[in-house]
Amino acid sequence: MKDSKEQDENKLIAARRQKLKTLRERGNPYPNDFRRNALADELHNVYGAHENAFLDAEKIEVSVAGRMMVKRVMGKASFIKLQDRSGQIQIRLERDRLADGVYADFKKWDVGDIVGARGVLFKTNTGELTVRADQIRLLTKSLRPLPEKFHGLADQETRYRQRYVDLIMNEASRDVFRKRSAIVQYIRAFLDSQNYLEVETPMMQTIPGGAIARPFTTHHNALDMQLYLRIAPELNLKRLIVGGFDRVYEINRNFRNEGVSTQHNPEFTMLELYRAYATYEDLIDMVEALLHGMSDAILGTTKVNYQGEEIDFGKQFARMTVEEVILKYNPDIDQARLRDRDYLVGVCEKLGIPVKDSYGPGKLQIEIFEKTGEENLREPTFVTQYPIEVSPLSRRNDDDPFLADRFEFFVVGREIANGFSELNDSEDQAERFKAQAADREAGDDEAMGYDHDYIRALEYGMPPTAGIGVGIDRLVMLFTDSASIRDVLLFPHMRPEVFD
RNA sequence: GGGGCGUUAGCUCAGAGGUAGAGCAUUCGGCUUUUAACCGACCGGUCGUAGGUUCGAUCCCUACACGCCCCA
Repeated sequence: MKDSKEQDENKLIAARRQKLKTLRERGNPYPNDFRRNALADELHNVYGAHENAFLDAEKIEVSVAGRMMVKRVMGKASFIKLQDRSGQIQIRLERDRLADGVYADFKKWDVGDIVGARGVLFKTNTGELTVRADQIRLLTKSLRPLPEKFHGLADQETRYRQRYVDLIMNEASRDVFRKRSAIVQYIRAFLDSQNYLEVETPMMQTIPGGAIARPFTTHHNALDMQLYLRIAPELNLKRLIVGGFDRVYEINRNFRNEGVSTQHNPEFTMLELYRAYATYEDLIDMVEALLHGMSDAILGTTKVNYQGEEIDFGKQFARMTVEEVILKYNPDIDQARLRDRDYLVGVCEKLGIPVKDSYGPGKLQIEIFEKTGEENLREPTFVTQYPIEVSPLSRRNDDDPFLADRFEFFVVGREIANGFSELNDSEDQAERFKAQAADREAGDDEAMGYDHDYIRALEYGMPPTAGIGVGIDRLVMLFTDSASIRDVLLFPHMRPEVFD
């Protein structure tokens, strides 16, 4: 049984399939011996400013190839436009310049087909640089019609599910992913120039650690064991610090078994970086320098427009403590009782924040901070002095044992980075793992498990170290003015499509 | 998990309780400098799925699916 959709589709595709069949009868319809020697943008850049007097004299012969995006037939001559990775270039076809029968064949080609052309550059009456074709070949037959040329592909769902069509049709989308690549390249160059070693650590772990999150589970058949997809590479990277690679980073995927939203995808990309003989304050300076240079290099300005807000990555970023943020956005809170659990429980109840018995004052502070402060941190802001209670891997502050030597970095109300001086006291770390393990026993499936090997590693001695994680997807969102994380992921997570 | 909005031709979108429209694309004809080419003709749909109300539903109601947005 064919449903109507399939029949309709067949009407459009069947004609193209028939054309393909004809091509098959004449030989291999998928030749791979055409070679181009120019890209569209190169031609525009090098010859775009020249007039026909020059072009006619020079007889610049080029071979170009790409997807036919425009086809305008005017009797015995036509214009088409080929799109390659760099842009589009127009081709003029004249029946009498081409070998016998080629022009008649061309008339049957479809928008969307992959075409190679060879000819000499000239400019049309309206000044558009164009290749006058002496040879032209169909290189790949396209069986599916492209979206309409003017409006392009607008349907969000199709753009995400069939990213290839989105990329064919939408320059803005191509630009997002070029920028994403440029951002990652910039970060690598920045870190490589500071002698960081790029490493890759396991995605599959036996004990998920390094973050507070629910993991995905999987199973290794041959070893018959449960494995977790990593929620963070943190513990492995610090093992490398113990090993003597005292500046390391990894840019790779993490997996967290959480909901999907405009800010969250189950798998996302993090930069994690560790640097021995440094504190979190050194990393604050590094983040500032990185973003300053990156905005300038990627966008040509340090002033970034994000969804109508202007963010300045050029000036010194604001710095506030967690308690300062809480007090600023909750002016009626009693500063003297900010670490008083009973008082904070009362505040939470007033704010409608559900409180669990296990929450200490540090956790309650963070709940209040997240509920009332976070979204107000629009300008780039480093928030420091996080409670030790919510920082199980951070070094305790020397002067104030309530606090960890930790910061998070916020822009437009979103957490972009999280960094701290690392806890390298193996006995303290063992105690904190025990506390996490107890929470886990008590049913908190986000709490970390006790990682004996990690303790063993610390017992060999990890130099004083600072580390940071930076959410690459969120950074790319900022730099590409993207409202949803799906817009910066080539293949965002979607519910499975139904094919019937 | 809760709420709101959406789903109509390949694509972009109108539409209304009485068997559905436009533009582009497709198909055919014309046209040797087009620019969303143009001119002419034709073709194109179980209006997301399943129920219900109704003489009659694509439109109203319910559930479900998928998507988008907001909230937890």
